[in-house]
Amino acid sequence: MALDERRTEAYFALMEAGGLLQMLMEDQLQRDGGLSYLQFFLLARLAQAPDGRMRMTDLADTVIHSRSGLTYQAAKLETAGLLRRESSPHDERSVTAAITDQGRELLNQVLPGHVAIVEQGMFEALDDQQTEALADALEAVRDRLRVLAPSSAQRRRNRS
Amino acid sequence: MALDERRTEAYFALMEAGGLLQMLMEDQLQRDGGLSYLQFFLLARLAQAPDGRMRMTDLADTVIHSRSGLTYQAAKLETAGLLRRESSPHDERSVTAAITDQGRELLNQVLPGHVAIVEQGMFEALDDQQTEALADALEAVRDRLRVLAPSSAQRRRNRS
DNA sequence: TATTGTTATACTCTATAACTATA
DNA sequence: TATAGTTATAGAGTATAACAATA
Repeated sequence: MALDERRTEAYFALMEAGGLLQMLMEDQLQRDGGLSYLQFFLLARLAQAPDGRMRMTDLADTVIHSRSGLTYQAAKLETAGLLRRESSPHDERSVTAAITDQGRELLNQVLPGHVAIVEQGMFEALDDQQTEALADALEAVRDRLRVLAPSSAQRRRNRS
Repeated sequence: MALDERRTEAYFALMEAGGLLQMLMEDQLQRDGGLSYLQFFLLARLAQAPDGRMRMTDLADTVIHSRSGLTYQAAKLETAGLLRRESSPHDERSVTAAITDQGRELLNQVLPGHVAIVEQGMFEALDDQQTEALADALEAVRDRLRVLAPSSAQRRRNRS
């Protein structure tokens, strides 16, 4: 088979697998914690950040959303008590989002079901060697895409 | 590193890569043809089906959307002249969606830019061996997920 | 002047349930 | 009774542009 064809297949397999996984997760997260996938991802991203906090703009970049979209979601999560927004001491323009204890609790509550789907859906079909190869390749692709994707600030500038 | 950790990394890399790729594609498709990613995917799926036609329900399953959502998108694509809906001769309940010549034209117009992003974003970072390994693993994962994901008919039944 | 975050607004999309028609 | 597709409706989420405040 031509390599071109193999690449096309890999591309469509990536997109379909990502979409299917997200659909399954959307159900699971709603059931186990009343979260959308985006909200889960935001909390998970904060939880793994140093001290559980990140600047709003940096958070917007990792999630690939407009700033206004992030403001909307952050407001919902703040109302639910899952994160707090604090003004930064160094730069008074910026706002820092911090995950709360309650946010971490909900994350822990939701995580076992999440991991179960990952195990059943992704890795039951792969042996250890394939898992390593998949992880290596996907990380390389992700890193490459991060470079290509414009930041939220760039996207804003491009409009004017 | 523990395998568990490696799996978690692979999972998040998959989701982030898929999201980034979709964002880049959304821009490209809008620019080159005024299509959303979903609309592109629907047309592409039809184009590769035998005779360029599929039953609505089957189409809904491949794109993982509710039937009403597909009706909405199909109506838009039909208005734009990119697909046609015809009643099936065998089963008069079902409707067959068929891509039009104009739809195929638009697909061809949009495809070069699409392929360019796939090449630059995904495969520039991988050698041939990695590409094969990635395709193998992703296809195995996708096939496994297809089994786990409920069909549109199942989802409808689950509600009642 | 540029950047950060918010807000107002308008729009797209999605899902649910109810409905029609056919099997 | 079950399935296929549509429709009405209502809600969630998104992006754009305009805004205020700080750098």
